[in-house]
Amino acid sequence: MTAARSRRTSSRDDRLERGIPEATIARLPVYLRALTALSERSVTTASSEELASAAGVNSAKLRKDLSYLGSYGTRGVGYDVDYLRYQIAREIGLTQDWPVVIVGIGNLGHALAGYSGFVSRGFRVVALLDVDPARVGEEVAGLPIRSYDQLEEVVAAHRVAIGVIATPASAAQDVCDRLVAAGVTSVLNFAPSVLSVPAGVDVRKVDLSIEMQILAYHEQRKLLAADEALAAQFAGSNVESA
Amino acid sequence: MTAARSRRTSSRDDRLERGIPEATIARLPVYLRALTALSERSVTTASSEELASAAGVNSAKLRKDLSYLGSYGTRGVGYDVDYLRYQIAREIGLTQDWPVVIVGIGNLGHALAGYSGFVSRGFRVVALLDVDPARVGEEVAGLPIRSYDQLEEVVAAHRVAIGVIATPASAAQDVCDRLVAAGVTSVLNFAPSVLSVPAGVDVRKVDLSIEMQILAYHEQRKLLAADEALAAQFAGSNVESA
DNA sequence: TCGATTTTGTTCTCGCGTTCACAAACTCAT
DNA sequence: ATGAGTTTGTGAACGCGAGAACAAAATCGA
Repeated sequence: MTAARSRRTSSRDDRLERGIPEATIARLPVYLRALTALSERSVTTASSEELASAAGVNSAKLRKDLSYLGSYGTRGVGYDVDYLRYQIAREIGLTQDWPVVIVGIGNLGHALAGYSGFVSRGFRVVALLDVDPARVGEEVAGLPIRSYDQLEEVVAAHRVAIGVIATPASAAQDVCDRLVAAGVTSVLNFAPSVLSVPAGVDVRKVDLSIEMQILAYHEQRKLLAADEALAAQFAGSNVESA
Repeated sequence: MTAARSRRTSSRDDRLERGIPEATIARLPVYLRALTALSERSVTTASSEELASAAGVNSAKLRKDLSYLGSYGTRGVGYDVDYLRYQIAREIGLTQDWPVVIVGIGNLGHALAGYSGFVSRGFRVVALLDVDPARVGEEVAGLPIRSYDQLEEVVAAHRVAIGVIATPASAAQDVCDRLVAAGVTSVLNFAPSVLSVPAGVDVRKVDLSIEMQILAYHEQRKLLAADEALAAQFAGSNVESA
């Protein structure tokens, strides 16, 4: 049996064991979204070219990414939209239900609690926690805000593996420590701070202002380039500047 | 003069002309934040090691990143916190004021409008726009919600270069087109859709649910690994499984 | 059945980014 | 002034990911 498997050049099992490149993982959700959109438009089959353009990447990259999951396409035809969609969802783990807690129900926490993109992808917000006693009891997106003290209780009761931190930076590390101690092994951090966690715990950071700053940099370069073009124009009609 | 410059191995000018690697640009805001934190704790000097740990990267990478900006450290000593902070801010373009419009004032737009991380970094929200007539006039974070129809007017009046899209996916491309037509050259897109823009316009995307999905993938792998470990235990006390 | 056509899956090459390792440059104590 | 100790800035090696290009596999018409 092992011999029969090893005779083939590269089985799906081989790839899964080796693990899928991070860069590919990061794009799978994008493909998933594109496939969902196609499915909603009753498209049953799509070529790598069509899919790639819907996802905003080039087709070679898309094919390579999909090849890490296995051989789900048909040469000469393309990919079955619903089938591929299911396979990607399964690969990412979206075919199961992920209970999630959100800590820090300020403006951002509020927005996250009501974000439809979570629910529609197998994420289930099981609790909203906040330190502010004045807010406890208030209902947000159909869920009551509960006390920060109940963190351990909630995590244990729902077997929460993923925690979302939407507190100010000053509280983030404390919240993170408590989440991890309670059993959370993945943290999505919206607070602008660097979290330190023990090995085996994943942290991903989303920083709203960093992206903006990156845009500012490029914007500044555009202004600079425009200035230089203008300066060159003047220099041309003059002696070379000292 | 040109000869004198070319004699030196690599001047700051050379690097700026070549441009700074994207990966480095993306980290500069993180360094900036770390420096600000240090400055607030009245730390005047920091080594690459200290800075790196505060920023959550390794020190070699940090030194190389900073070297793209110029030679702002002192060997044997480290970096002057405030000086370096200013240099990075200037490099990114945060020493100037960037007017910004936010389109789509739902939960997320609301959170963005009130996000302190923008204001404190030279971004100034000059207008909030929404299509819903019922919401127009409502005040959010000290600014009135204005009609979507006023988009062109607002962009022109404030010379807005950066637009933020926080609408549902279905509206995003339309909003983007209008922003670009009105003169915006950088777009920060929070809607889960792929935007197409003419050359010269920068788009960055922030997708709240993608990060969550990446966590789910890793979380699933952890479960899988645990299962396998368990299975191996059983297999050991038994005949090798078929 | 066979050839033409389409489209996938994969190999190969190239470039970018990360990391190591060290020389250069600075401080400080003596 | 000099040597010991630090810490930066950078050259070089390495590994990963992107993209081009092609072989393999499927469909379809004759």
